Amino acid sequence: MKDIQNEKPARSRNFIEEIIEEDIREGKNDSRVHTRFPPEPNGYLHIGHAKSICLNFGLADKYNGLTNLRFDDTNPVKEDVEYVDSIMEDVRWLGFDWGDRLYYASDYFGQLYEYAVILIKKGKAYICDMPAEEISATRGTPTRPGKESPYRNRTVEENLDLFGRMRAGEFPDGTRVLRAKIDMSSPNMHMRDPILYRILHTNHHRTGDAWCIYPMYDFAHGESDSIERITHSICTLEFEVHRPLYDWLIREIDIYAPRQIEFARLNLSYTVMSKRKLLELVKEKYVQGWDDPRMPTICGLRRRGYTPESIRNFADIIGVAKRDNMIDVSLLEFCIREDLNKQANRVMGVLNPVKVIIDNYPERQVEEMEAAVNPENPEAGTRKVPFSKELYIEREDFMEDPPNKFFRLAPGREVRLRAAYIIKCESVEKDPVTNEITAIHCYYDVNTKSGMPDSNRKVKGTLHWVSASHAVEVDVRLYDRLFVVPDPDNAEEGKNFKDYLNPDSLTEVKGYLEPSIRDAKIGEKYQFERLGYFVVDKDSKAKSLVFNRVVPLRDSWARIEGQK
RNA sequence: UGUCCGAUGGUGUAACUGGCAACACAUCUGAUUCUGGAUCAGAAGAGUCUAGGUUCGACCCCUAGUCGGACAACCA
Repeated sequence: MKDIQNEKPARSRNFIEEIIEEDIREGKNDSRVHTRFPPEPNGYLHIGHAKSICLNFGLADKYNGLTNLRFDDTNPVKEDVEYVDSIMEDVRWLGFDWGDRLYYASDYFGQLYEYAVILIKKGKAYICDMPAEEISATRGTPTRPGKESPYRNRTVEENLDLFGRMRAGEFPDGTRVLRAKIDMSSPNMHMRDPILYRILHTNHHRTGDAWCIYPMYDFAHGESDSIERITHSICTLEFEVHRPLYDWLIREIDIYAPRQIEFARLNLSYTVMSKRKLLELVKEKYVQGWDDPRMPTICGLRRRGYTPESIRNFADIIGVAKRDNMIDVSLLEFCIREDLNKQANRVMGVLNPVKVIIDNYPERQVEEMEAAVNPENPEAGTRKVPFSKELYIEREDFMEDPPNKFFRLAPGREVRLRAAYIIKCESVEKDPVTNEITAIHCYYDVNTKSGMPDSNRKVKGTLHWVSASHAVEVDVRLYDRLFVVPDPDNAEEGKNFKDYLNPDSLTEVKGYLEPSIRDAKIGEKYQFERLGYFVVDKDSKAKSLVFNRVVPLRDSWARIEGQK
């Protein structure tokens, strides 16, 4: 039988998939696909890492392969278990499983040491006694060749002896390094006798004080991939120039060679993505922590109310290529709206209330109105919303002197109250001093209750509302983009990214919600009808709920308004 | 004045590997709607960085430029 789904063209392959498929076709590595996600545990993961995670795990999944999680923990002075834990939590939360393949570069310190010895014995590596500044100074520049170290031609015996004594802890930090002996005049800076090992008398989060010399990333990374028999080492563009070094190392040590493929990292508008800058925002308290809902970190997005599905879908949509890119946040927002529109239960709540009094509604009467929990998902059923004489509606939903495009409440005009009656505005009460509207008087049409025949009457606007005496007061945090410019990394002369922070990225207000919200649990997402999607924040207490706005609904009225 | 990489609508990614450019987001119209949401239908928007060349035919191959990015931590 023909597979009907094949009728519709499959999503075209990205360049990495093409490479992998070619390798499979040619039977490389017995057509095996094995990738890895190799974070350094020195910070929290962000949406850029999510792209890489989805890519690596996604590729393995697509080609029936495997993906390892490996911590590149070769620099104990910067790394910490706090980060290890958060990284694992985030990868898992995103929906990926590394099975029993959790590794650490530090697992390989013994093996790596042996590899170094091999290089020394082959005369391909030597101990250099120059201080850091001198090594740097003799490295040359991209356009000018470097100078050879005076220690470059030590004998194999001497190098072996010195390396052993480095390891034994005989020398203080910074006094000696192991360097590869390649070519000080190579046009590729990374080939100018790169440092392989340095002395660091620092406790390592896993190996404790077993080592006082640690391999450099360039030495550890490719070899770790080799040890794990990774078939395709997917990494970002900046490592492209390192590849010749990795190839050299692998060839000289004579071990299994993975294939490295570089792709362009993700850039998102109106935010920053570098760990250093993110750390700065946290340390200098511009945000409240790594999981501040304004942060592009995975934990920040999670707290903001993003779902793993929406992020995975985002990673899929943006694609993979080699050219530098800047993705518009509106695409991320599209992804979460699309997901939450289908998932989130609806609830009515007013954030900027103004009182509505239904003059012809019986004084003490309360009706339980029936409303769909989620119109996009009939199976979710209905909920009861209490209706009474005094209500709150959104202050912006009323205008005394409206333009004709305004479909909401105004003197003499009719609107529908969602899931309730059609009401007509009769008069307005104002504060004599401030002239602010304090109450709107309306009449309701008894025959227009939802479901009744007369309720089919056409009215232009439908408003959300909440019964004043039944409203549950909650705290609401309205988030906006963290920066006011699309590309804060690209600061003009004399400024830095922090000069572009959005002072209004967080606004805290009270919200008045329908009573059904009382059962809300931390992490649950709701659509506040006509307002946006909100998630219950972990700061919530039993009697005081705190909501984070994930993203507002698309608002074409605001767009019309904005055009003026 | 080095090496490596890249260049397709506003943004991102495609184009069956040479047959006159598609999809998504954003934008705009209209329909529909008890969310100015969602949904549905449609429109506009690039002739593929430039100049040569190969070819019946080039986004795709070649040459030379232009522009952009990465690389000079004992960071990863």
